[in-house]
Amino acid sequence: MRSSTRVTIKDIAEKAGVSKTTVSFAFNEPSKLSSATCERVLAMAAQLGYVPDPVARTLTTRRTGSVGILLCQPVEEALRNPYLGEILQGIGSSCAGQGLSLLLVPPFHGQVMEAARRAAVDALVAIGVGPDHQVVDLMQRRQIPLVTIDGCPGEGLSNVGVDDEAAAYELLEYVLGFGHSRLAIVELEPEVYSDGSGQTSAVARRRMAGFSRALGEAGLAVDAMRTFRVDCSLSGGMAAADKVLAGTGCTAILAMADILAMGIYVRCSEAGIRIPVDLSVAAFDGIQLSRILQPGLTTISQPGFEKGSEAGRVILSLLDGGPVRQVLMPTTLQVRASVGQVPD
Amino acid sequence: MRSSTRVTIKDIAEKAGVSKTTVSFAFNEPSKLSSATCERVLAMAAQLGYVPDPVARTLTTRRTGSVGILLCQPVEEALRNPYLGEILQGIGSSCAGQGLSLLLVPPFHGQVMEAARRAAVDALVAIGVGPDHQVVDLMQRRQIPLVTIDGCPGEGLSNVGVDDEAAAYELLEYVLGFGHSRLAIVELEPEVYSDGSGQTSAVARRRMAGFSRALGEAGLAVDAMRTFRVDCSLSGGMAAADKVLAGTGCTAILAMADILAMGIYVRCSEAGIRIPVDLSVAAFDGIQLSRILQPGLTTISQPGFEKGSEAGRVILSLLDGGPVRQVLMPTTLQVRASVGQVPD
DNA sequence: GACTCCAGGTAAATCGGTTTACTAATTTTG
DNA sequence: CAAAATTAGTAAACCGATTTACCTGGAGTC
Repeated sequence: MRSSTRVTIKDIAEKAGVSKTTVSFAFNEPSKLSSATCERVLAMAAQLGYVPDPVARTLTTRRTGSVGILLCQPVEEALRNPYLGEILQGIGSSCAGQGLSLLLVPPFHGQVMEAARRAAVDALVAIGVGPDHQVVDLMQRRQIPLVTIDGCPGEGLSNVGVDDEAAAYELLEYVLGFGHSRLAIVELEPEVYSDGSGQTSAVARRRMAGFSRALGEAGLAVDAMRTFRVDCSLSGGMAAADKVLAGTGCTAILAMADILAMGIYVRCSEAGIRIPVDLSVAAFDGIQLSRILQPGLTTISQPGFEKGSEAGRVILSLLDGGPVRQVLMPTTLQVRASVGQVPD
Repeated sequence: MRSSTRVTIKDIAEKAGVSKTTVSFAFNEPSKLSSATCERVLAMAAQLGYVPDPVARTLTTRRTGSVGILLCQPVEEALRNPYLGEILQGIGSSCAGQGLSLLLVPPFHGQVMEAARRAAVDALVAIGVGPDHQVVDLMQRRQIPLVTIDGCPGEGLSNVGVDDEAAAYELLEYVLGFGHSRLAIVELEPEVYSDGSGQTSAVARRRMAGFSRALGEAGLAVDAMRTFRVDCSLSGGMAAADKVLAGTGCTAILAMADILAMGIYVRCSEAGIRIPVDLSVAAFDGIQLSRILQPGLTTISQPGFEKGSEAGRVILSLLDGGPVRQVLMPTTLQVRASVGQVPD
């Protein structure tokens, strides 16, 4: 019965005996039409089961109704870190009022830049990219507002971040206060995607700088820290614990993300290692779920949700012609029970 | 220096002294052009900083390069349940190979249907909607493949789900085996969005049916169960615990999601209530993160990731002209330590 | 030398809407 | 009552690509 081909505005116009313009007006500017005509058109549209094509509409209005989140890893890997979830929630909460959807943009066949080129979005949020990243120039050419989260405060680029160096310093200073002198740092595998930016993330570098400063002030050499790289997930944390516990002699672990710490807890529990008696654990993020850990996890609490919602607000402002904005959000050292004295 | 207006294929054609067709060919069908022309065009495009407009391309190719995930709640609320994250990871893992992005589509100003109308996607995944939901008809009209997850196995609609009734029966039967006769069921607040489907979810109804059957076979009346409704999040679980612990006399809690159980654990720990000695807890989902709970959570393990990846595969097949498919995935009762004997 | 092929390229149609500029009929205004 | 303004509607341009159908000149064939 129903035509196998899509119902377009043209079909309605013909069947209702009016022009395409009139049909368009019936939906978008009913005031320009007599109510009789308007109703007739609308009735015909309903009868034919018409649904406006969002893509065609976008072409002229220049609004896709979605905000992109550029990921440097496949969705599968990126979402293993609940911290990303919190950021997404924040972005979503700001964008909801404007009817915007969130487009998760993973690398296109391994290419982050290609993904950024093809993304049909009104604005883009990129996590952890600096002002010299190619995507910055690309989005400028595409004339699409870009906001980075945890990028670098650079020229003419909006960013929402925290003082990573200071936070790392604060955390390590606290840990060193317990007498630890052999530390394990659990870092994230740098996402190596073929866009030339497969370097250690800017965040990690800033944190390492903070660590070094704290070490120096405590009179310790840099080799008091050993670095272990794993992917950012529960099982990554477990793998890290295995490595550290394999006779490294480290008495404290500092993990770059709470989810890693959670993995470490799991392994320690299985191995009968008591936190913080046998091993001290500290981390970064302060995600909601870290509340379920026993003993409580000492962590640098970053406002993930708020970072996201602030980035969302910056985006809305940018879309509205507002100026570039750099936002620095506070972190706090959440002291709980996972860090203790060096075991004998 | 650079023109303030977008660089289009037309600009390149003019500056390179060729037709638009040639420019298009240079990018998409280089074999149809002499290599000299092709290089000249490409060079001009690079010089002008040309980026093809994804929307315009989509209009003719009829491919957006994204798969929609229809949410019945704001992103902020939906992502509070890590189970959704696992499903997304699964969908993402299947779609990654095809270069597809994931569009999270929350209700548009409270309207789920309006959001579904406006979504520019190649295919849609809807979680928890039945074959009679309006979105099914809509997507048919839009000629966009639809797959439901945890919907109902219905006529001509692809679905990936599990046997919720049997799973619920199995779980409650196990719990009743410990002698419990006063049960608290922690349910999800039905998402009331103005599209007429603000009912208790189909999943919840099927599980309740399974519960009733188990109760009946154990010779208990239906009023042995008390139902509490909260939103699906850690704090929702905490709120549920507060309600249940406020003198209801319930000795076991069955939560509709692991994340709720996690909230319950937090509250119990704070209140000094021992699981499973003072209170038994069981749940549904079997998310990765439930591994960190102490004591281990007894739960109906559903393959969240696999559900997602299977849904993704069905979508790819559908996009390829494949047939409607209904997939039933297995669940297993994960017996761990959170359910015990009724306290005296 | 007439005929077919083919490589290389183009003009115009198309995708499905929105928007601009214009017309004709009616109403208001001075 | 003529001029101006408003109402209701339309044709055509436009958004920025892809795609179809066609053209042209030269090589290959018989």
